[in-house]
Amino acid sequence: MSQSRSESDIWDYKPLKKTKRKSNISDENGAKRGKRRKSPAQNINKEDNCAEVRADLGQNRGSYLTNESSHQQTPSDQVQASNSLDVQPGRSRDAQDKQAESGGFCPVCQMPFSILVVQSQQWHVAECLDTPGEDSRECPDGLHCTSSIPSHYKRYSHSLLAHSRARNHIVSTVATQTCTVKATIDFKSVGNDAPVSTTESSVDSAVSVSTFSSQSSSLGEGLTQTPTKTNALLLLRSPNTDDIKKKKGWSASTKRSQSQSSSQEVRISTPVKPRTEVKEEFSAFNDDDYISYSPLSEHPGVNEKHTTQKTKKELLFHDDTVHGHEREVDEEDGDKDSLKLFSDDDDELFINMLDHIETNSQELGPHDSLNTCLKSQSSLTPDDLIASSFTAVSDGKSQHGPLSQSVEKQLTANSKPTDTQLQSPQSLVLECLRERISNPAHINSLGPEATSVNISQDLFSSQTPLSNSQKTLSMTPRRNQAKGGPSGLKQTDIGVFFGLKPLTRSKAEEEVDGKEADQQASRKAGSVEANGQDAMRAGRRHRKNEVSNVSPAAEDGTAQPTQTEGGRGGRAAGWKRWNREKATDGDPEVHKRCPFYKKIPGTGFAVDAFQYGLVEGVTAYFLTHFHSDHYIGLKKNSVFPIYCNKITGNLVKSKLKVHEQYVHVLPMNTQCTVQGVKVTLLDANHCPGAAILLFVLPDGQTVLHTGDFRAEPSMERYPELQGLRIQSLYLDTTYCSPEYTFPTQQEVITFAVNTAFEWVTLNPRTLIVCGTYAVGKEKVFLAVSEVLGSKVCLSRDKYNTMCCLESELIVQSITTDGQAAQVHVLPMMQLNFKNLRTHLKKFSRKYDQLVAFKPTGWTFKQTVRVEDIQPQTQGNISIYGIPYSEHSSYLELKRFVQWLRPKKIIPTVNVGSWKSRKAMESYFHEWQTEPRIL
DNA sequence: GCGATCAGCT
DNA sequence: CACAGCTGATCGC
Repeated sequence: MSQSRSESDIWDYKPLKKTKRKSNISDENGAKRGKRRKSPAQNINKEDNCAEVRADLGQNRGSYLTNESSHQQTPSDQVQASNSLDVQPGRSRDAQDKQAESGGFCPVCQMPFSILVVQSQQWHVAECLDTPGEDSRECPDGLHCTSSIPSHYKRYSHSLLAHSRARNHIVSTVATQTCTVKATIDFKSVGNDAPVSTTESSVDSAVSVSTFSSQSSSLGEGLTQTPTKTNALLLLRSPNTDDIKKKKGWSASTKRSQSQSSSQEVRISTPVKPRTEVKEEFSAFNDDDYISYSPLSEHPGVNEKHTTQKTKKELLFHDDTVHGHEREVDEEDGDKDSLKLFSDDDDELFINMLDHIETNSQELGPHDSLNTCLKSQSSLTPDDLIASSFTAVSDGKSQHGPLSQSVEKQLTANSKPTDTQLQSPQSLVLECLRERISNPAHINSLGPEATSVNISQDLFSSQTPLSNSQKTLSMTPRRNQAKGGPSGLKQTDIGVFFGLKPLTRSKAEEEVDGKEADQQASRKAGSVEANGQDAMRAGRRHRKNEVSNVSPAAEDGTAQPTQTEGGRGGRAAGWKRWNREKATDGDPEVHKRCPFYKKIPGTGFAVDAFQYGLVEGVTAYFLTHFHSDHYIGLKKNSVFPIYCNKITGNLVKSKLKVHEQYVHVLPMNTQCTVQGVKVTLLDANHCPGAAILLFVLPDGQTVLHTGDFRAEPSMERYPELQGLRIQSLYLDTTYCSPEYTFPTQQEVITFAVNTAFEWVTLNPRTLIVCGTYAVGKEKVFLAVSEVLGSKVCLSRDKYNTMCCLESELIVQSITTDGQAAQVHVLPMMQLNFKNLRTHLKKFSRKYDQLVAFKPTGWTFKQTVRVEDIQPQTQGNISIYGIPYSEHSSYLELKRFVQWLRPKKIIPTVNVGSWKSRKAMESYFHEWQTEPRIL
């Protein structure tokens, strides 16, 4: 966005082409490996700014920075640096000092906090620390800069301003023996930490809006609120216990929900114990410590001693359609035939690899440093986080114009939020702009400067809406603009999708490479790094949770139907039908076999396994979240005993019409006992209602099933996971390959929000459209709607879905009236130019331009940085593909696993091919054995 | 007509 | 290919 329309169009700044790079702070693993380091010289501009923050961090921050940053500077360095700067001339030092001291500016990029969009202040600062930039040009306005455009502060460095402000601030800080800036930043959200990681105390101050219902009392996770409005985003995670109350964001009422099935016995869990104690407890298993796919072995400790050969063999049998656990071998046809899955060569290589793994297997080291670090941060009090954001606006040039005065007035009026004043500063600005439009007499006086006024006039003229958008968009290099409509957004070329150069390699080349990679993978099974990615690439050809490449013959030796077999369903229908089996002779229903990784050994539990009919031995069917590939098979007449949380239960009952008696709702973050097994549901950070399942078996074995999840560091603080040594981790391995790196959700949301805001500022007749699934991606459109001060228009169906999410705040911000909202939500697949043109026409009375966000969380083969995102544009319609993922990136996965130190990992995604399984195994092994610097 | 399933598509 | 679906055709009841 930043390059599609230069803010110079409005504020007369000159466009700058540069983009920023991620800093070492966020790229923890990269930093550890010494990758993607930048020279101090490259960092000079923003680095100077960052340094000011770091100078003020004090002890709380020190250890963390030492670990994460290679270019930490000491406070004395900073004092020296800032002393060498001139005092800012030509402006009221008093006013600036006041703002600096009150936390009115980002200490890194110097942006006034008053123009923060959605982000909390500490979130913004953390992001700035994350992305210090490389070679940003100094802002042309230098010490006089008062831009209120967020992207301006990304585009230009403001080191002069920073030094000037910092110097003054440091002097006053020293004088008063206080450290305001320190308190202004919650460092837990620095780096890869999600915004959901604030301290408890910060929440108390964050929840300051009186309209919060009791449900919202646990809000505020990381996103410390601006004084204007609470953030609906915070509602999008599952409920938590009082143990981590105010840390996670769902309703208190849900948290306290004690609704259980009659068979449940609910107790409050107290699983926390010192790590050292645990180590002793599990030291007996150290010999068996290995990460394995084995479906055959029970959990280490249960099936404690394997012969080496047996272990190897088990590991070979990890294809689900072939094998279950040991207890399944009887019911299936033995394991002999399953060996046919792999060629002899493959077996040999695999065994060699396992030898390698076993030899190198070792106890993962302690991660005390991280814990220590986290503890040290918990003492931060963010009382100052709710700073006087609004004062900043009035300090700049913007105060000269009537608009800004009006805004300032409103902002001042809003500085003490009331029930009815839930608008962000940005939405107030927009409101003013709209007023100006409806009253053209005011337009001439709009804006801080003459140039702005003129351009604004053009922009706001309904006579020339298209020419304006074209004008502003002409700045954009449209190398990827779609040629022929929707096809221009073909997702197979993700580079193009995100505005990068189209891949030029021919299909033939790809195929050759693929073959080579496959051969290489076969030849060098032990060479993880060399072939892992290629192997994964090949492996991901198989559909999630599917095992379709396994030939039926390999499963039990019966004849495989020919591919040309007739019947509806086409080519693959033949063997697919074969893959089913009749439950009983009289039952016409046929089902696929339930893969081993969907069953929990030692229990009667299956997870997300509804497409296999009633599975023998399974007495409780867990549903981790409400996505169709997980609930597939559930119908209104289903009689599975379903166990899930409240939100998912709501959806199952509301959307699938499953009878209430079969839906057993479990509370979040509360240990329950289901059929003798202790079960705890934890927030999976995936979609609303998504849960991680923690099972503690009667014999003490621990199993963690992540469902679909996006790992984040705050999970390392889940009380329920503290001190537990997980024996088996069922892991969402959707993006378990190093090429999958993508920005944090916050970065992407910030991008979308800033982008939407800028478009609407340029042309208030812009309709914003966001794509969604049935459940998921809510954070994007809620954030956008919040900043625009608009409701979100949804289809009736989607509206009903949202009403299942147990959030009053969400319900209040949605509507089904398209005329009443500037933000519309459409199904993801409807986001193409043809549909959007049609959609825009429906609302042509109010809107003449449409900007769409397509949060597609997948296929990020090449790293996509938010700075590089460019829209696809056709006429007055622009579509942004944004890399918003609800699955873990590779590094997030790695960090989570290295923290959790499971004894065994069972991947649940991309398990369809040997290659992908092998690649994942290699990564697991690498994670386990590499020196850990967590 | 309704629901379920599947190919094709995004 | 992957996500997480949606659409339309086809089939059984």
